[in-house]
Amino acid sequence: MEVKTKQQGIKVVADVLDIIGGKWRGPILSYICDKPRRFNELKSILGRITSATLSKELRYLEELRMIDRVEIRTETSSACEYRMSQHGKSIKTLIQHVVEWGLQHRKVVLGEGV
Amino acid sequence: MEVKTKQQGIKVVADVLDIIGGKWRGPILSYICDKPRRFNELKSILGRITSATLSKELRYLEELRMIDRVEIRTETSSACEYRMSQHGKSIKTLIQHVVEWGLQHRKVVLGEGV
DNA sequence: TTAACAGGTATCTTTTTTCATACCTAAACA
DNA sequence: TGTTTAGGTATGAAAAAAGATACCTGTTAA
Repeated sequence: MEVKTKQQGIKVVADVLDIIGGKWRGPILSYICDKPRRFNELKSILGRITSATLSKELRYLEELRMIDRVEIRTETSSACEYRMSQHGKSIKTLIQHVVEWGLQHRKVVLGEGV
Repeated sequence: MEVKTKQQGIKVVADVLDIIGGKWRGPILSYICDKPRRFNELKSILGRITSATLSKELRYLEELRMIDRVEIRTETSSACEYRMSQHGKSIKTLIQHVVEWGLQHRKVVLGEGV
């Protein structure tokens, strides 16, 4: 599969933005990329997100096959963790590119005057 | 400047998503990246965008120093073009990374079943 | 002098996202 | 047996983004 038309390229960009865009998906993925996270852990790192929103976003990322919801059972506790899926891990490099460009952008747009 | 904390990295990601995210900014940048474009040209390629929205998005991208609004005067006409700024051009590589990852993603998430 | 085109602005409505608040369930604990 | 912890759901309000529609301004073209 390859980019055949400009129009198709645009649609691919839209696909990706649907995954990492919005107010919370980028941050959620970044944190889970870092290491597996529990629901309440994410909730407290993200700060102002509500349970309802976090729950919805996690289910959506799972549906997109970016993350896995893994139930963890020991003798004394049952919990669950969210982890990057096999495929999801591949977005880490892209996020790194985003961060690198973002830092350049800050230099240019903010750096000169600040 | 470098990424010092996870928190800072997240903010950089949010900065970048503010530029290429949303319904229209990614597509608008992609088209202008390709070559300089006129207002009505963009409007017709983008399809369902309204003048008000296009105008607002272009002004915002200009404010972010991603694009330049260039007035073009010849003897017979006066028009204007939107072009990538010097800095804006640097996002082309990032958009290419996005497209590349997006194509992989399609293979994994859609490709197996479609 | 009037119409047409390019490049918009102004208002208001609709849709989509996010938030606030309250509540629920199962397991472990004391 | 009652409370705490983890991981949520339900409902409605508020805010943000996008759209529809009408209108404005300065050329050029007939």
